[in-house]
Amino acid sequence: MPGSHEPTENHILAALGAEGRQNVFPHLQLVPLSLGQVIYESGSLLPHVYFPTQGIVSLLYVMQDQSSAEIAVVGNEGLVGVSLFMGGETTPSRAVVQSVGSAFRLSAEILKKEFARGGELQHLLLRYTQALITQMAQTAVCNRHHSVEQQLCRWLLLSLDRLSTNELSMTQELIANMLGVRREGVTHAAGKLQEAGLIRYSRGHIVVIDRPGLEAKVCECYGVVKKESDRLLGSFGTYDSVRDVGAA
Amino acid sequence: MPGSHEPTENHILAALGAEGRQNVFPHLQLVPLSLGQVIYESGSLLPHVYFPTQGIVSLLYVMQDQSSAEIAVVGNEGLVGVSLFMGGETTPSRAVVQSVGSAFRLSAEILKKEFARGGELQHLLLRYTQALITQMAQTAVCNRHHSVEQQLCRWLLLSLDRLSTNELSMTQELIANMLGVRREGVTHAAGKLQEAGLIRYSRGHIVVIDRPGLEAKVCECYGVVKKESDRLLGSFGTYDSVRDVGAA
DNA sequence: CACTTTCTGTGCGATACCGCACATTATGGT
DNA sequence: ACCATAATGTGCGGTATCGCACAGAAAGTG
Repeated sequence: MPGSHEPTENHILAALGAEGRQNVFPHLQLVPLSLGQVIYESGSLLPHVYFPTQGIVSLLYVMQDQSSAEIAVVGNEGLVGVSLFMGGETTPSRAVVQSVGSAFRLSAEILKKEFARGGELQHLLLRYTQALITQMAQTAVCNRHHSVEQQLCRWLLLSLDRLSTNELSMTQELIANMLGVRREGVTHAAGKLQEAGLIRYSRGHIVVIDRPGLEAKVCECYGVVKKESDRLLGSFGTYDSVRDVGAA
Repeated sequence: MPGSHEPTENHILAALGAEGRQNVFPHLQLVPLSLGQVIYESGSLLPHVYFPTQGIVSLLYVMQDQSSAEIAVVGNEGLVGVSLFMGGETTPSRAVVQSVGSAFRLSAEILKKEFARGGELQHLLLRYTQALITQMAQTAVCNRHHSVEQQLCRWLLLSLDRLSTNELSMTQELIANMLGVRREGVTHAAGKLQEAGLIRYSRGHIVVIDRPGLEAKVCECYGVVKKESDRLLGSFGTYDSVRDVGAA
């Protein structure tokens, strides 16, 4: 898998039919996603959208006092830059690479042209955007009601779903920034998860050794997002893994 | 104004040009929005979308244990039911009338047909959806970082922006449900605002007597949402008030 | 008017998280 | 092997919010 870098590693691109591929693929440009890279800044115009094939991008809002909160994460199931086709051109959030990888980027111009044609791609992009909306809404709920430990579980699972390993490179400090809590809070929560035998970590390295255990501990927020994503995007159909695409 | 009930009281409908109006207005149906009315339930199929002309609709997520959190509010600047044209048909949230009023509803069928034409309405709906996304994202941030008092200020201002009066009918219990906090927490925060001379309230009735005072106390979240909404929707152009539509 | 219901105020103790200060431990560079 | 740096562990007081249990006060009902 490493080194291949086919556009079809991205689920949206993979779901395109022959015509869509013909119109879009020739304009795709493979770019690396390096750790900490800022794909777009709050309020900045985006010249491209990014379809990740590997890695994770965080959408986060940074406050005036520099504290921050993650709004959503994007992996190879989606794309970065929905505001381009939604018509606003910019958003008040920042997109940062949270886990290294790569993406195919597409110029705003081509994207908008193809979107305006109203075909398959438009459909796919809008459905993905709805999944993103669900993730944001659930983040709001989770921030309100659940403990740091539960939120850490949710965050780990969301990340895991977007990686091909059960291992992530991430310091507790950075996780704290994402969750919008103190670093010590993450240390505490991670300690409990490790004690419970669900994860193992050391210095910026986390290995999930009991995923079902995490799923048992996580709040309902994870399940809602996951289920809704599968419902909205699962029917893309070009997955190599089988999924439970239950209607309703 | 009461009794008129023109479709153009809704900003999206008002922004439609001659052609759009010709296609849409004949299919609009005026319906009342009564207090507590559930417009759609989590996961339910929507036969219509609703363009409010007056009143406020809350989008909220209700958890398994029946506690809840508001995701966003919709007034005559928008519409209820974006998942219809986004392609998902349903969402995991509930839409409840929070302040009485009325709306024009449009059948899903007509909406989707008109949306698919890719014209003006599509543009308007997508831009509005982006504004909604911003509101949700900022709700997540606010839930994470700000005090109940600040959140109450935000909530009051968001509501006020969607009403023609400075007065709202709402018990503290209900506000607590929206904010996802204890009723006592709202009592406490409202007490402080009253003490500061910003509002006056009694038994399900709140009067804002010092809006600038509220704006001075609210967190940045309100401003971000307001500014972004104005930017995205302000150019609809049929407002009767002048707005600062600053680019970038 | 009496009476019920609804809404608001208040006072606990418990808990989760914060902010800070600092100790400890791994890692990487030279 | 050494050292600087980065990452994690821990303790402590402060604060916000929670959950609960009532008390009072206003509105609605008969």
